[in-house]
Amino acid sequence: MASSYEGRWTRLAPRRRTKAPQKGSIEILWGDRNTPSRGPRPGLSVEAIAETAIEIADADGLDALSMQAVASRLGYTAMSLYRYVPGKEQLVDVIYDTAIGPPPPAHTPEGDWRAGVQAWVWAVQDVYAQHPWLLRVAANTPPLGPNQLAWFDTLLHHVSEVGLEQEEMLHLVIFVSGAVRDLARTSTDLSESPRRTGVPVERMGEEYAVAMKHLTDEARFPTLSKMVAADMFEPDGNAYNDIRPSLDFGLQRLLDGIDSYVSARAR
Amino acid sequence: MASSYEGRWTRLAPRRRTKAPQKGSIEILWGDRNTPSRGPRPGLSVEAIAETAIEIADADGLDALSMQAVASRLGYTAMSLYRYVPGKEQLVDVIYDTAIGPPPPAHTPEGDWRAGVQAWVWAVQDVYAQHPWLLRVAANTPPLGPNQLAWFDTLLHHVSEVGLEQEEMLHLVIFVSGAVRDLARTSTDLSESPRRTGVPVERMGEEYAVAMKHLTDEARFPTLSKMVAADMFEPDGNAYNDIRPSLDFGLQRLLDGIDSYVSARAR
DNA sequence: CGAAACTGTATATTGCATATACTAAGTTTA
DNA sequence: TAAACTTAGTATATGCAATATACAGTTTCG
Repeated sequence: MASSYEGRWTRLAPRRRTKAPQKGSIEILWGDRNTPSRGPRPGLSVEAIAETAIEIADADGLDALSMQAVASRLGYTAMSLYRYVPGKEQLVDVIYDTAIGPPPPAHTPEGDWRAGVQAWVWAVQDVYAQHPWLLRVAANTPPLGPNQLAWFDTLLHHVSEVGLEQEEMLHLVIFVSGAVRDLARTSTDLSESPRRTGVPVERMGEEYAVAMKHLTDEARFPTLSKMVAADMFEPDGNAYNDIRPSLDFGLQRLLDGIDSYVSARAR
Repeated sequence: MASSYEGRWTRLAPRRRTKAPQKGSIEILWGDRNTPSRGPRPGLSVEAIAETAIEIADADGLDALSMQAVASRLGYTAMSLYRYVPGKEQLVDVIYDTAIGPPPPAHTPEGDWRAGVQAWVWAVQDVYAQHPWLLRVAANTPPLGPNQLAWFDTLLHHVSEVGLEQEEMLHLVIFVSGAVRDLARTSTDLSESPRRTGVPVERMGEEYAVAMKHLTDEARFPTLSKMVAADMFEPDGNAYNDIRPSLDFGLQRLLDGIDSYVSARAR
């Protein structure tokens, strides 16, 4: 994995120089832990730190995750964490892979790749719903963490039954995982917006509907204004309120398309 | 629109209370500007501020965008900006809509919705490539800014020629725009990672390939390890290096699927 | 002219990541 | 067994960020 997170307040202009050649998140995640025998007994561990960090991020978002917060919840000073983790960035990398956890076992009937892909998609969707902050972490590398690789492998497994070239398999995997990810992101962005804007959830839908009615001039936005007129943006039934139907629709069409692509080539 | 940005360093834990009922970004973007006649001539303007902010974000990323940076580049103090914009969050909202600009005119042959959708997709992709920081801004509402609505309307226009129900049109639009967005995000995350990790771009590909070879145990990641063995993650040809082929492949299959969906229903 | 409305500034507060120097607790070895 | 070495955790300080608040100067209206 290796990623860096994003937060509402981008503080800290890249003080970043070239980065010390320290142990990175990958090494930590893959257990390259050198356990020294000398000094005092460690009171903390990467695991404990990561667990606490995840609790904080789950509860209050990535914005609330600070070295301070983690340390004090553990009864230590902020600086003590640096004995276990080179910096906040690497900590976020670590909790990313930790929080996604292992993928669910692929126990769809062998050969039913379609069901497999769908199961995978909804499983990731679930993980994102559980840890919305995952969606704000920026990747520094393609998948590399152990759990990330496991998810990657699982989706590839399903896709490998389709009958695509290897390159096409990768394209499909990248496309599908990107689509879920962004739809989940849209969803959590909106549901977290009250925390940022102060507009209560209950009023958001109504406010959006009203704004759309006001703003969608017929001449300027011809197609959109027709949809507004058809009440497509009313609080109930607004597709943005629940992206799952959109994800389902898009995914079904995509898999249909894959199907016909493969069978067309078979001929 | 109405969004809040995300940055590498999520500083500033939500000091946020319930948020003053101040003029928000929407009002600013739609020109609800009350121009008073009394006091001194304003030396600044939302436009000038936004322009400068975009320059900074384009050049050095969202992390480098601070009220300080914007103000001092304009020759003012940070606090002066607050006469024009209620806060940084709203400023980011404003530059979001400003930077995406208007969509390109939809001059594809009438009836060729497929070409229209594709043109739209590649046009957004271009915008994201020009302003990568757009991808780190979290939406507070579904599209509401003038330019956002224009892009929305344009894609809906193309999609409206397909022959879908209105609800399905929305699903498709949400799915497609999400997919482009995430693929673009993946791409810029990776290309910006040197700034964060210090690993030079030239070495990233090689390092990833090497790490994958080391880590993809055959028993643990059976499918993945086959792809590694087939050199799918070598620096040249790694699908993550250039997501455009993946975007193209996914989009083509999706549109194929839409095609057959519509013609199946026609019968 | 003087009050009101406004622009920009100065200053202070609070939160953050993290560098550096230090204290204390273990381990190894002479 | 004691000195040397390593390590864990702490204290302190730095620098940057957003932004609240009080104020000084500017312009216009009555």
